[in-house]
Amino acid sequence: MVYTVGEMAKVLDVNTSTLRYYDSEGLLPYVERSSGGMRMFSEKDYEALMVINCLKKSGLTIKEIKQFIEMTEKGDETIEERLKLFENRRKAVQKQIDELQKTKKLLDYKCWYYQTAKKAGSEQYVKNISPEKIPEEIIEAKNTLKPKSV
Amino acid sequence: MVYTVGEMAKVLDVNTSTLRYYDSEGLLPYVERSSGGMRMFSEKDYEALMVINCLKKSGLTIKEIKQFIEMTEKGDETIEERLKLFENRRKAVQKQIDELQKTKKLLDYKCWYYQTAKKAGSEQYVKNISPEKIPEEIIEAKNTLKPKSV
DNA sequence: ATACAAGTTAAAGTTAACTTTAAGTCAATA
DNA sequence: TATTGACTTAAAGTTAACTTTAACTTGTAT
Repeated sequence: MVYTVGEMAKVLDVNTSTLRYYDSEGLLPYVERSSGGMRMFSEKDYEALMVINCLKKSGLTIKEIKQFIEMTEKGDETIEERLKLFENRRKAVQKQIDELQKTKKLLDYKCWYYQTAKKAGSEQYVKNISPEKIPEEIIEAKNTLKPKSV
Repeated sequence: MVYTVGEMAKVLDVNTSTLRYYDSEGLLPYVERSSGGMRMFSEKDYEALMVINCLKKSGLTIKEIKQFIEMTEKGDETIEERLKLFENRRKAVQKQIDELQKTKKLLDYKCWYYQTAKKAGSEQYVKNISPEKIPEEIIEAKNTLKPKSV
C-alpha cells in the first residue's frame, strides 16, 4: 500500500504542508518518489510519522527529532543512544502527566469553589467558609495557592 | 506581604518581563502600584498568577485567560460561566492526560524494542521477532503503528 | 547627597512550527 | 488530447508568547 502526500495527510489528520515541511527538515528520509517526483509514502513511513508524533508529544523539537532520525540512519551503532533517548522521553512524559495531575487538582478546587458559590449565589460566601468545612481533597489544592517564601 | 516584580518573578520562577507582559495583556488588573508607579504584588496576586498558570497549562491562550479575568471583574453574575469554564478545563486536562498515557505506551514499546535490540546487538533481530514472543503490554502499542484506512 | 540596582514604558525582536503563496508539473479521467 | 485536481519547490507570511532594547525613573544603601 502506498499513499500520496494528500492521502497520508488525511490518514494522520494533518495538513499536507506539514508533511512536506517535515520532509524538508529531514524527518522523512525514507519516503520514496515516483518517476515524476511525487512522494510515495509507505506503511513504514506511516510508522515513522507516528513515532515522530510521539516524540513531538514527549516534548522534542523538530530539530531534536531530526537528530534522532540521523541516529536511525547510522544503524546499529546508535542503538544504545536511541534507547537512552526513549527512556528519557518516557521519564519526561511521566513528568508531564504528574504536572497535569496537579493542574487537575487545582481545577477540582476551582470547580468546587464555583459550584459552592453558585449554590450560595455569591463568591463572598465561599471566601468566608472556614477551612474545617472545606472537603479534604479540595483544601490541599487550595493550599498550593499560597506563596512559600521569597 | 508585598512583592516587587522581581521578587514575584523569583517566587514563580519566571522572567520579570513575563509578569509585565501579563499585566500589559490585562491579566493582572488587581496589582497595585506604589506612589512612584512600581508594581506591588500581594498574596492575592500570587494566587491569581497560580490560577493563570493553571489555565495556561490546561490549554488556554493568554487572550482566553484575559476573558476569564474580565469575568471575575464582573462579579457574581459570571459565577456560572466561570464554573463552566473550569469544568471544561478539567475535561480538557483529563484528555491531555489520556493522550500522554497513550504516548507513554508507545514509548514503552520503543524502550522494549531498543532494549531487545541492545541485548541482541542488532535492530534486525527485533524486527524479526514473531508476534507471539512480544510481551502483551508491548504488542498493543506496536499495533497502533499500523494505519487503519485511507 | 549620591550612586546604582531595580523598577518603568513602548516598541522592536525572537522562535518554533507550521501555513500560504506563486509558479509550475504530474497523472487520472472524460 | 485536454482538462483538472493534486502534486512539486522556494520563499514569504503567520501566530503565540514571550524577550530584548532603549531611554528614563524610583528607591535603598552608604
